[in-house]
Amino acid sequence: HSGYFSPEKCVTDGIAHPEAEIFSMVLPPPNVTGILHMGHALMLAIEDTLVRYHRMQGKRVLWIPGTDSAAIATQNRVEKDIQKNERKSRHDLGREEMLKRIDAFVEESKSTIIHQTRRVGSSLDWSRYAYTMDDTRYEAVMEAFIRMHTAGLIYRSNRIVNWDPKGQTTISDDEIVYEERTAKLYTFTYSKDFPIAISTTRPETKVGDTAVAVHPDDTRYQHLIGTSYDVVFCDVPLHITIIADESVEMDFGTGALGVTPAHSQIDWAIADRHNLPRPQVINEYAKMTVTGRLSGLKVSDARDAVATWLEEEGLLIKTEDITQNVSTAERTGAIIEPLPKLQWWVDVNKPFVIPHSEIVGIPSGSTTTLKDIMRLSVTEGSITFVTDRYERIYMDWINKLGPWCISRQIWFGHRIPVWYKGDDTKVQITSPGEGWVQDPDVLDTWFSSGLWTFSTLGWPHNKTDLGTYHPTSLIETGHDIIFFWVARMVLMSGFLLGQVPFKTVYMHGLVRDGQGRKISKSLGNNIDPLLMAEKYGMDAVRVSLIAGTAPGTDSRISEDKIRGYKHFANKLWNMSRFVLSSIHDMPESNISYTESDNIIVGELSTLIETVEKHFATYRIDLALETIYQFVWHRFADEIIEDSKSIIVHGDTSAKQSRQALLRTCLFTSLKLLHPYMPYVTEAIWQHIPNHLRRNERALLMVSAWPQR
RNA sequence: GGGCGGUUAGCUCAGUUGGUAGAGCAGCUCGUUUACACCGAGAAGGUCGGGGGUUCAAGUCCCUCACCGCCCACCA
Repeated sequence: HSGYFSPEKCVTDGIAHPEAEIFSMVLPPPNVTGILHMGHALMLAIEDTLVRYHRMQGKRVLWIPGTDSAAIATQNRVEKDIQKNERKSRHDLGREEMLKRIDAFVEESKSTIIHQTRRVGSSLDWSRYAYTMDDTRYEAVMEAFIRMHTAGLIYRSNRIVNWDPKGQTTISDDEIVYEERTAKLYTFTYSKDFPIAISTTRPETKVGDTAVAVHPDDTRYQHLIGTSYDVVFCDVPLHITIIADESVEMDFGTGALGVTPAHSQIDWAIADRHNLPRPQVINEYAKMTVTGRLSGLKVSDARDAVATWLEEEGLLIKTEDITQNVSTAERTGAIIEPLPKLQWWVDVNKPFVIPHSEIVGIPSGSTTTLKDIMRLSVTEGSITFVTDRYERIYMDWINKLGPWCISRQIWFGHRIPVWYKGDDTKVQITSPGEGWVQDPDVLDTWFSSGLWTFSTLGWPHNKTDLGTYHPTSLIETGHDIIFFWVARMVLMSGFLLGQVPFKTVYMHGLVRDGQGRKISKSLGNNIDPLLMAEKYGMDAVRVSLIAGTAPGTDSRISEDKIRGYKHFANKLWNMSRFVLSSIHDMPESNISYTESDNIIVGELSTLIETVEKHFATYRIDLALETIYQFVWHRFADEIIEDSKSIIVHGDTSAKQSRQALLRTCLFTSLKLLHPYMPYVTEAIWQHIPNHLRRNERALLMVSAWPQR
């Protein structure tokens, strides 16, 4: 192992100049518990190609590897295993034991993904390997939380969560299964003299209503907007105000919406806009908490009870059957109950003074907001997107951005460093003492991921690497995590360092199967990159992923395509063998080219220039196509073919010129292809006898990029 | 419902500021005592999704329609 994946080693050995330009990048950390799929392979192929290109350019290149704890996914996985094998829930095990089990699982499975990542040929600096939950990253996360809290940007407030009454837990959107069911839509009024009828599939929640919302343009209800009514609904006294809100559909039902702030996400949002009270009427066990006839009933029983009551009172106007999507919990099958719960938030709109900033448009010492950091980093040009389209998507999202909920009701993750004792609250890492209880929640996994570009460089303690390699040159990642990850990195880096996390954003698309379908377990259309590598070689896999794949667009992979590029690797091997045998007796001294050979040297020059131009715009697919075209159809089909007679029948000067040309063409081809096909090109390079290799370096990987 | 992509050769995709349509793969014909059959030579194949507009000139710019796909919000 050469150690040249480390930029310091390259400097020590004279491969990179100590003052050489930096090219730095972090690997989007794959899930510790995952196995390598084509999406990873694409990411690694693109990134490794870029990294190798820049390394050969003589830059100081750093590419940092790591793995991600993927909190929810990992905890889920382990919980499912335990449920299956031991028939126990996490509550049966308890927090401490559960975390031990998860850590053990992570420890066992992480070597798989690490090993597989290396296998792709990734020239990552493994001496800097990081895990989102290791000690250094833990310190970074705690530091970040405390600093943001101190700056007043983190606060605690209620939010409607997806509550699973059976599992007694909050669940993420990913764990929701939508089931289509028929439901009854009831249309009724709250009382005899209430002026507007409303429709709902959940009449039991109406005891929590505080308003009726109509569309501001709805002529039927214009005159009622702003009025309010006191009614007694199913023994519960309600105060209902008629409000106007744009979100109401005039055409649905009666065009009027009964607003239940505490038990519906949209209604919560309406309550936000209109400052409505938000009484909770359903508890964690999905039972009614009101007094009167509904007291203590399960929601399903309460629904029937309300329907009966409406009928008895003569308030029910009609019932109809509709189909609707019911949210159920993936694991327990229970119907999700939306409930308000205290959560931690990051306020993206609150002004604060940024002490130090290198971001264009945000001077040090100025007052700014996190949203402005995210916005100006891009609009003022500190960050460039390779594909314009993603810049627009990013900006649209930023402009509509609300507070970021950072607490998660799971156990695996960075636990929130907040302690409670009675009404007292303290924000610190360790327990303040006897009787203090830590917040049970953990942080959103993207909170720690947001720190990734600098937590991997040793922040907040070791600042040496930080000064050298941050901001990183490039982030290359899937377009599906532009909001989750890319935007959060900009936020975190901007707030904590006053820097952008990266200068350029390259987003790749989804890898689909040969028919353009998403790769999924249920379709069984997975193409295993490592299996393909065994059959056709890793270079063929890498090239088939990059060829014909423009940045940001989805691509297709098929075994046929991979096989095709195996042919190319084979062709390259054969060409090299032939060229080396044709030039074994060439003179050591420099010779002068014949006129016709000199023209070909010029072609090479143009080729190199074209490749560099494409790399500069991240069109590595086009660069590859150009090289492929030259190597196969110009170099092999024409130049080598013509050489056969020149070397046998030509005069000495023609022969020697041609031999020198073949050597140059071969070396250039190998160098240009090395970033894409590191295995074959390096293997061929090792077959070149020393007298032919002359003053070139022993490893192609660190050889100098060809001169134009 | 809101937004964004895509539609170019049989298949997968390029096509930079408008200037005579490109590549790979597949297919077809021919060739090869050979660096490589995981090969070579050659030919064929497209009214650039439909319609309209701007222009001397449109795959490219504008409008419109159709179909496919993705993202966000989801229907009380």
